[in-house]
Amino acid sequence: MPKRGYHHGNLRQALVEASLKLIEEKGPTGFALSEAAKHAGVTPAAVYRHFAGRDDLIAEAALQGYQIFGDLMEYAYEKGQPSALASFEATGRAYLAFARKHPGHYVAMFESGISIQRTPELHAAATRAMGVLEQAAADLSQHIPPEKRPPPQMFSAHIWAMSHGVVELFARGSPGTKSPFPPEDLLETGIGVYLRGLGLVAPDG
Amino acid sequence: MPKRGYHHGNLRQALVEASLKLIEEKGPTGFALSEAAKHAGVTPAAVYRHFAGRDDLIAEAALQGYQIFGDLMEYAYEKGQPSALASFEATGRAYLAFARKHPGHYVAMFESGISIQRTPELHAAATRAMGVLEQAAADLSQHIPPEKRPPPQMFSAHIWAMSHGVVELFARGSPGTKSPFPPEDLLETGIGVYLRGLGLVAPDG
DNA sequence: TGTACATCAGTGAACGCGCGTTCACTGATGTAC
DNA sequence: TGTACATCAGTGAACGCGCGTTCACTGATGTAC
Repeated sequence: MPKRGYHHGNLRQALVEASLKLIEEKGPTGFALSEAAKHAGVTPAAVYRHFAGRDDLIAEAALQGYQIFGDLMEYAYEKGQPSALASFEATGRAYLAFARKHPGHYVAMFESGISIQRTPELHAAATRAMGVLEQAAADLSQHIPPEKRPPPQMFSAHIWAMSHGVVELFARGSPGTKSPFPPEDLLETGIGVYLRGLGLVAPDG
Repeated sequence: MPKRGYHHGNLRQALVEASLKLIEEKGPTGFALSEAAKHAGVTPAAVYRHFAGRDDLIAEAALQGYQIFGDLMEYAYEKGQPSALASFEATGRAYLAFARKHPGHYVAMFESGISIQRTPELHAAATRAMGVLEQAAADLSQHIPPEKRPPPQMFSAHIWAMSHGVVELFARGSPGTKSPFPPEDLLETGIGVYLRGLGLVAPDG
């Protein structure tokens, strides 16, 4: 940690990382710019050399989150290829894995109230990430007879909703909400049942 | 509105209602006790005649939410009887309907960080409400052959997760997240697909 | 019906706190000569 | 290799703000006689 000296060296990224940790611990609104500065070993005013303000700092954390998330989703998608089903399942799993591994990013992205329209860069990163899930859904919908095929955005929305719900309700220290099942199992079986409902996996238990 | 005079008349409930409105507008952390007091036409200090403090006020809002929610769920359940399927679907729909009709309560309950264990009263109200969904799931699981029957808590958790996800992502002013489908449709079809996956509704599109 | 008094809901001023943000500054670094 | 200087990252003190909470108080209400 080359943090000594008057100049920090890599303060910008150090601030983002301190923020992520704080956002993870205290939620998006419990997060304070001053505290992030303190964690980085620096005066609050120093933050303004690198960010326009508090919101800008959160937005950067969210942006980095969407980038990591997009990479993970793409990786999962490709790993499942050429099977549309395997790709789809893998992206669903990647969603939860991301939320667990990068809780600070997750909160900055989905609970901080930061608008995705804030910057073109943020918008692009978010669109790319969600696009992978939609692509996986579109691939998969090819295997459903056209006349009973629901719009692919619809079931990507379903999977997204279920994943998000599992994360929010069962994978984090939510208001006393405990489930007797690990979130991973919950999501895995939930998606399984759902895909069976679409006629995409074998109908046996 | 009999709000004139030195004494308010029904300040306690007026404060809860002002809080609900503010929580709905500004989120659980944007909410300020002082502002709720102002909306009720009263000094911040007056709040302490009725509540122990800020958190206590939020907890009361959440409690009333769980009570309304529980009533709605019970009503939906009973309305669907004697069909286990109709009851189950109705409770799922009631979840979304509640979130839309009582956004302040919803946020106080699920996003404020208030612990359900805070008071026995709150715990009881929450348990009753969620118990209806679990009951509906248990009824429904009777119709699945025992050897391939998943635990009822599991699919009540699935439905809860999907409902919650739909609400959070598509039914409220979330970060630029718009879906081309109304949340009601999204949830309705999502649950439909899911139930088909359990072999509980006819497998045609 | 009228007066004295207890109750207690709401007042208003004050507090300490942490926040985001600003500003003129200082001192470390790297470059030009 | 050594000196002068421009750059600019970080300082530290200060600001105004709104917050939750406290306190001694005041004045409306309802009850006892």
